[in-house]
This record gives sequence, C-alpha cells and structure tokens, in this order.
Amino acid sequence: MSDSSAETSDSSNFIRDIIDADLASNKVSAVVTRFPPEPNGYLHIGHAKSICLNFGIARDYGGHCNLRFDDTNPEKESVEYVNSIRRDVEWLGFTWHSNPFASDYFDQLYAYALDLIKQGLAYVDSQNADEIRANRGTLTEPGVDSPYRDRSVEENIQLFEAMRNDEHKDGEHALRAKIDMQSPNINMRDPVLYRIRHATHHNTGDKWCIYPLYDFTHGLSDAIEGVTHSLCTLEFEDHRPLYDWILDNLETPSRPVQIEFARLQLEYTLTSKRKLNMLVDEGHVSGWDDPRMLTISGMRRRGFTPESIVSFCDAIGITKKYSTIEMGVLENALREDLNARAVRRMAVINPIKVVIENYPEDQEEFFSGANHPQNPDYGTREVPFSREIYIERDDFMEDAPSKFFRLSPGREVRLRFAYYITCKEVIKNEAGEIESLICTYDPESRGGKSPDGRKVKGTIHWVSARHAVDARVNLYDRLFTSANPGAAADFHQALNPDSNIMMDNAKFEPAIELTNNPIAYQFERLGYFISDYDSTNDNPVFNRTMTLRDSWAKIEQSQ
RNA sequence: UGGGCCGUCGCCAAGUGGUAAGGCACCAGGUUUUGAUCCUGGCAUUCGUUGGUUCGAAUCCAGCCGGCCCAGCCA
Repeated sequence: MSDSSAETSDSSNFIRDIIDADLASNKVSAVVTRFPPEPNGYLHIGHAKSICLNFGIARDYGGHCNLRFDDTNPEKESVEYVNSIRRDVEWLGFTWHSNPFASDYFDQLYAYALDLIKQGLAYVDSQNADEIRANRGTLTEPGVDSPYRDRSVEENIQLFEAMRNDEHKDGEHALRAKIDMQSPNINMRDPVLYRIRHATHHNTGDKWCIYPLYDFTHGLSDAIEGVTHSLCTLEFEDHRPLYDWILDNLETPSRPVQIEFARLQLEYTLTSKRKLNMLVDEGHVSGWDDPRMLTISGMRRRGFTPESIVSFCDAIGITKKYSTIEMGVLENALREDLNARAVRRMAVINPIKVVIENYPEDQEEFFSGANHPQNPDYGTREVPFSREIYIERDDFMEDAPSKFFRLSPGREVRLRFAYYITCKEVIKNEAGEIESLICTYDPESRGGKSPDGRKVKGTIHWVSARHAVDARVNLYDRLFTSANPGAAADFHQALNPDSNIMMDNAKFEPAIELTNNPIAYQFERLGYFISDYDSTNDNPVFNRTMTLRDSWAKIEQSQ
C-alpha cells in the first residue's frame, strides 16, 4: 500500500493517466489495446515505440493487446510482410492476445456500411476521383455537395450492392459518409468509406472487389475487438472526429476511444517507408535487414538485443510533443544491455605482427581469461600465447604523444592476461609502411604483474598468430552524415560513404563460436560483435554492433 | 479569424496552484590488467513571451511569438 504511489512514477505518461482515470471512474473495467500495422513493409524502430506502448500498457494493467493487420489496401500488402511483422513482434518479446486481420471483418464492415446507408448517413457517389477532389474545397474554402448526395436510400442500397457484386469498374462509384461538406475539418467533408478495387487480397483472395478505407475500418475493428484505448500517432488527431462519428452512428459491441501520441523521430535515421524502400531498391543497403537499417530485422542482424530496444523505448517516453531523439540515447541503451551480457573475447581487426624475440620459438602457453569482468558466473577460457602475436595497428605509434598509453618504440605495455612487452624495433617495407614490430617480454611479468611493482599504464589486446582464426569483420556506422536526412531535399546527399567498412584480415582468438551464434561478444577494447547470418566456419563474418565508449578518441580529437 | 495540436536544461522527460524528479549528453574527480564498466560530485532562482488572477503560478486566464499536421477512392 505504501509503495503504490511510487510504482507509477517512473513510467507515467499522459496515456496512463487517462487509463488510470477511466479505471477509477469505472468507464472501463479492463484495458485492451492493439498494435495495428499495415502489412506493406517491414517494422522499424518507430514501430517498436508503438509496440512497447501498446503491449506494455496491456501487460502493466493486466489487460491484453492484439496484433491486428490493418489490411484494407490489397495492392500494397503481402504475406511476406505479415510474416516479418509477426516475427519482429515476437522477437521483441511480446505475445499478442489475438492476431486478426481487419479483412476478417469485411462481412461485418459491409453490414455496418449498409446500416449507415439505411440511416441516410452514407451515399454512393458517382463522381470520379478528380471531381471529388475538386469539390472537396481547400484548407480555407468549404467544399460543395456532390450532385449524387441526395440519392434515395433504395438507390444507394442497390448501387452499393452492385458495387459489391462486381457490376462496376474501379473508380466508377464510391461510398461516402454524408457529414458536412462545409466542415473546417477536411476529414469530415463526406469522406470516402468504400472504393471499388479489382485486386486480389492476400487474405480474402478475390472474394471482394470493394474495399473499406482506413477511417471506416479502424474504429469499427477496435469496437469489434473490444479495444478500450486505441493509441495512434499525432497525424490522426484530425481523424478523431470521424472515428467518433462512425462509432456514434452505429451500434457496436464496444466503444473505444482514440488517443494520439508523437511518433518517434531519431537523429541520423529515416523512418519513412517510401524512403526506406528507395534505400533497398537503389542498392544503398543490402536489403531490409541490412545491419545499418533501423528496421527491427536490420537491428536484429546488427546485434541489437530486444531488451535494449525495449529499454530505449522506456527511456524516450510518450508525449504529444514533436521531438527528435539523439542517437546517443539508443547507443546508451544498447551498450548498457550488451555490457551486462556480452562474453568477453580478444580479436584484432586491423593486425600488425609482433615478434617477441626473447620468447622461445617452439613454446606456447595458455592464460586464463575471465569471460566477464564483473560476473564470475560467466567463467573463464584459456587464451593461447606464443612468440608471434598480432596487435591492433591503432595500438602502436612511432612518434607517440605522452598521453598515448599504448605501444611505441622504447615503451612498455601490458598484453592483457599475459606479459609486459617493450618495443625494440620497427620493421618497415620498401614503401615505408610498418610491417612488424620486434619486442621483448619480461618473463617475470607473467599474468600481467611484475615482482618489482613497476607501473605499466597501458594494457592492449592481442591474438597469438599461430592460434589465430582468420575472419572478416563488418564495421558499421550510421547510414547518414546529417542529423535529419529526411528533411533534406535529397537524402542521397546525406548518405555516409563509410557506413560499412569491411575488414578482411581480422584475427580472432580460438574460443569464439563462428556460426549460428546469436550471442553477443565483446571484443575487448573494440566493441560489441555478433556473427552475421552469412558466417560459416570456413568464412567467418562478424558484424560490429556498437563500439565501446572511447575517451581516448575524444582526447585525440581535441588535440 | 480554415481546422487540429504542441512549446520545462544541448536532447528527451516528470510535474496537474505550495516554491523545478530522472535519463542521455557534457564537465571534474576516484577505482580498474578493457583509455570499457563501476563510483562520487557538478550541470534550469527558472518553465516560448507579455500581462492578469492569487499570500503563492511551469501549473489558472488573456494576448502575442514560434513549430508541427490536414486538401489519397493511402494508412
């Protein structure tokens, strides 16, 4: 009882306030929500916000949430999208109460339309689309009534049935609500309810040649399912009067309310379906699941965990305010989750060979390395060591500033888990490029500590050359260089040419599962990585999910 | 005078008439065999603006300023 007030404070938002009030006043006794995507594309991070909202509310209030496909426009929809959407919602960790199609309700919807006609609240308009548009008026001028607006109920019924019975061509007639052509709200100027469309539907096949529109379908579908709170994005605010008009004029099993919230806008990303499509079709990305895409399938391939996405959605909140979230928020949610769960390993992505000249040629030994520095439950693994190792090219500098704590001529560093080494000589090729380094090690420093207690500031990662596994690593960066690519006249200008850098010569320590491995690794000091779908034991391919925070890079840049 | 909606720290966001939570980012320290993680501290006398009501206003009222959405037989 004493904690009850504290519980809501951390995840409260204006929608939950409304629900609390509705529950308190007994306006509703249980909470039912729905996530209603049209199956005409892949789900993206913006949908995740809506999914977390709808399913999260249902869960927290002990109600339920339906996954309903809003499939009233057959030409754009397909089972491919239906399947991908189901998979993505499940992957995010949510379970729907039921999974209907709006098209399952076509018979009921048709009956509702007939009801409206009989009440004199709908009519068949025989103007074509251009005429309807011309007579709708503009934002500042009222529309004018259709010449067909006053057809008799009998004639309307007959015409509507004829539309349904395939007696007319596409566009010849449309069913319209009879509301008010003078309304300042354009959505109320006799909106079209049904259109003739001779198209095969992914769910209903060729059963129908007329299809209801969103505004007619949505509220009725909500009412049929017993949805109590129908949550949608801000651009539907102007549709709410129509949503209400339809439900107020028809007898439905329940009476839902529509509440609008701001859609997600994320820096450096595009969420417009049309532009996402262009990215795929024009080959700027490899597909809908390209790891650079902020689609759910792309993020999955990139190595995001569902938990990190849910945590991100919790962090950004729900309001009616137009806002743009900084990438750092998403990155933080990802790192926070991955840091807690990722298995630590060593890998060298851009190798340079180091020969430890005083280490015996035919010797090898193993060091025990913790799989997670803060979590002993993760156990340890054995890391092999030998005379020749690889280190990261960035961990060596010929003329290093004093702040550079890594390897440079004459300086000593610690090899993680292993020994202290000192750089004695730099071997270059004819072009003057560094080919390898000659170092010595201190046998007394085994395990990374020396008996004399001398301080070694830098610790670097390494992989034994003899034991290394060759692999390819994809380095990913944001797809766009501009924070708001969608605002640009042409988003192509903002494409980041370096959004995918392939590193073909990476070296992994042996204790890494190369394939069919959905678990996250942290390659120490480099970032979080995951095996790609294409990875095989013969040709391992890993994707960099996210870098680690890098305060050295900041220092370096500021100098 | 077309209609609808929004404006709290660099970015999000609590706050619902009693004297500005939290997260991200940033800055300064500490721990550390990942320049990671972790820990500590700092970071809005002020809530778009002006005026009003009130003992008291981010919260109520009015005006003004700024931004977003709507003219598909798309959703």
